[in-house]
Amino acid sequence: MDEPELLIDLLEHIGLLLRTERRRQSATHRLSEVHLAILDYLAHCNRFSNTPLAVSTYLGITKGTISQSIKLLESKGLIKKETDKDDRRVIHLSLTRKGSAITRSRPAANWRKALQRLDNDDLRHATQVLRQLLDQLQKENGYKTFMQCRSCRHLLANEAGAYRCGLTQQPLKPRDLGKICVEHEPGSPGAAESG
Amino acid sequence: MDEPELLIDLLEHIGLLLRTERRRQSATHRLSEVHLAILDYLAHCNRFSNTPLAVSTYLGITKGTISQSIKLLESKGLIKKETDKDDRRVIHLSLTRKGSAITRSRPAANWRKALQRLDNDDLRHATQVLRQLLDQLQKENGYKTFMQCRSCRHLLANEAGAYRCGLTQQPLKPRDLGKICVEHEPGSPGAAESG
DNA sequence: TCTATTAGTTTCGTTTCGATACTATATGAC
DNA sequence: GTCATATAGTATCGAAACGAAACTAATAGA
Repeated sequence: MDEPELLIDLLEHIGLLLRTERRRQSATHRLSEVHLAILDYLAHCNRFSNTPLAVSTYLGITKGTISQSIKLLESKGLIKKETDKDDRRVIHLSLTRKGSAITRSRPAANWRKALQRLDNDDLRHATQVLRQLLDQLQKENGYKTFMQCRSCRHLLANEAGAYRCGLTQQPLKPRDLGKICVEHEPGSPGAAESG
Repeated sequence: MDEPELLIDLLEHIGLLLRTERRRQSATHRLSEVHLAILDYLAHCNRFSNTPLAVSTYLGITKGTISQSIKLLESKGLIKKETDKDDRRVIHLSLTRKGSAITRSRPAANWRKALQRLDNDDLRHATQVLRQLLDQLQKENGYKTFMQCRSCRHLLANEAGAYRCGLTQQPLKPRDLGKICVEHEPGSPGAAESG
């Protein structure tokens, strides 16, 4: 078996384990695995990416289904909706305190422990390679990369060191750079490097 | 955001893309995503691991559900069942020619292409790191590693260069070493290295 | 103003899923 | 041997998740 296929097998398997782990955790909150996935996503995404459409793109399920899940999560008081001020078709989702509490315990402690056992340089390198893989998949397939603003070609910094998004022209705080964005495109022109 | 969490995000996202890609392909065969996942698994696993229980463990869904899926796949002529000769409770599943034809087109061409664009040493290194991650997850969580016999501590070789599994005492052909096994445990004592 | 597009919702029927109870075989104690 | 227990797999049932398609509402562009 060749190396690329081996890597895909590993990615597939680890992906399944992540789902299994999430399923286990979701049971304790009386949620489905997908619902927990939505909460996790909302905890990581920036303010351009917290819409039902972005969620459905990220998770790969249809917007009709997502709409149902969101209704349920809202009824449980885990997320709240807010209409966009500029485009009144758009809805922004955010975690309530209660929803935020659930995501704070993730990723699971045992996964963190397993990662701590690995060499730091190895982790960094593997992360870098997967990032490249995602870039290539974006080029080949048009998949959205959903990565951090930090590595996005739209990220701009002025001479005062303030950041903004070249696409939306919105200002970005330093902490925004670590959030994932539905508009992310690989390559970082004049901006900060990861790390 | 720290490096480990970043890696988990990437693994999560790539796992989702793999599912999305599989879902797209499954539609063309009028199958569900899970059914295609079962076929893929059967194409990769060895003869100790082609049971309904192993499938359900690998995919993380209950055996009752798997039982139904298997019944459906059998009725479509994609897999066939065979009762184990030594333990008549156990059933072995295998792909029919028709089922095998479906898995042969996977992983998808565009994924292969994306991987080819990456540096070979990088791929090898990343593969190695993910393998270690899986080992650690096994230690921490008891997750099954489901890796190739090649890297299993149960693998034995005699002086004639013939392989066998120290757990089942069954002989293993060279091509068996590249198959994934439900009994896999990390660490390779006296046996061949990967590559 | 008219048309096309986009974000999100609703509805409906299908499929999938987990839980539970079940059968059949195997194992181990005695 | 016999009986209890464990294990592999199946059957059944109700809940839910899902995709498809039709729909509403807001926007964009001609």
